[in-house]
Amino acid sequence: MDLNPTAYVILGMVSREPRSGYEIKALVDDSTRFFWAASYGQIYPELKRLAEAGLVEGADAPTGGRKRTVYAITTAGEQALKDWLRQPPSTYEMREEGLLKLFFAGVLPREEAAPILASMREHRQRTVERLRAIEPKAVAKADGGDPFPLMVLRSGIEFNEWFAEWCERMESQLLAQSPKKRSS
Amino acid sequence: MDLNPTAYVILGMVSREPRSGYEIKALVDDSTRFFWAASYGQIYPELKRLAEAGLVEGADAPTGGRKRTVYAITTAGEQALKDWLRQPPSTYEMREEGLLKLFFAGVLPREEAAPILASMREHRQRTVERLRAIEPKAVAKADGGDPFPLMVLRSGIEFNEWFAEWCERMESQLLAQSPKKRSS
DNA sequence: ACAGGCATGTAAATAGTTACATGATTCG
DNA sequence: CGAATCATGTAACTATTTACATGCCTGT
Repeated sequence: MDLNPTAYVILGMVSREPRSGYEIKALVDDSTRFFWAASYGQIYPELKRLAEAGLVEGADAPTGGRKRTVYAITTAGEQALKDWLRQPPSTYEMREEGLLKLFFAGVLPREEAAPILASMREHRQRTVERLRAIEPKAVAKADGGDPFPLMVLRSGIEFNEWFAEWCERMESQLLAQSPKKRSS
Repeated sequence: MDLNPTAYVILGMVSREPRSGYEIKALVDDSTRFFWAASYGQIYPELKRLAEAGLVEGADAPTGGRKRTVYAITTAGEQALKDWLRQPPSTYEMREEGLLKLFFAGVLPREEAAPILASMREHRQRTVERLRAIEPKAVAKADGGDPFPLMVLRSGIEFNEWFAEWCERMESQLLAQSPKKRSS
């Protein structure tokens, strides 16, 4: 029973209470998205596979007259989720186009390197703001007993703050070395 | 002319001097790998496509009797690389299985959450060591004129140090809340 | 002679995104 | 009534990894 990592996101998301594919997507989008995304194209087929494997169970749960299926985790599913949680994590990936551009910035004239860092910094600052906007909801949920989503959210905030600060530091370093306009 | 991001890694890697696919892979593996990886399965086909598009040019450069093709960037390729460097970066991805596990750690008994953080911390500490081992080479190259690869390498070191420290902090926080063994 | 590194490539599988199609319901 | 949101799904595409195949060269 080899599950892909996205399957575990789904198992985790239905582990507290039954959810529809649509709800799972929405949950992912305002929580794990920052370190583990999932699209409809993955969620719906995966829910079917998990149901076939007996790890989740679907049940009709229409909202008014609107058709809707919610999936609940089964005992086997819970076991699979726990087994996975007990394994040391093995996927650590980062794709940062900004760092890639910075890596090659030597091919540009000197004064064009700082703007790369500026874009990166702005992006990180915007991310911090978005995460902070989510924080109150996470605090409320943490008071309800589960502190981990909030802990993870705060790691995101701290990370993005650290990164923004790093960009700023490198920016000033570059600007100190070569002033905006070299007098000719 | 729409290039995928991996194409730019290749363009960047051949922008200083002509390189073979094998060399590009080796370079990526000890530099950009940490934020932008590439496998042979991408590099060789992509080199062909770039050659067809006129952005690089292949030339036979056997080592002794061993067949070998090195690719040099063309004027058009250099232009494409610079144009790309001038666009604000748009890909920012992270896949951290550890954070995902931590996010769902509430389904485990309390005492099983800290080990997740411990694995994460150890991984980050190992990464710091690997990056530090590369640092002297990068310093030497930076003295040769291009400071950016070193700057990027150091961002990796700092990031991993920050992350390891964060894990440590959260670990003690958890252990303070619930001592290893609750006396019964 | 053999191991390890140099060198090039492909096939198959896996992952993941994007865009599209469809249709109901709710709210202003 | 129209827009937004709820809801489910698929097809096509893009990206990426892994494993395999092949073979030469160098150093021990």
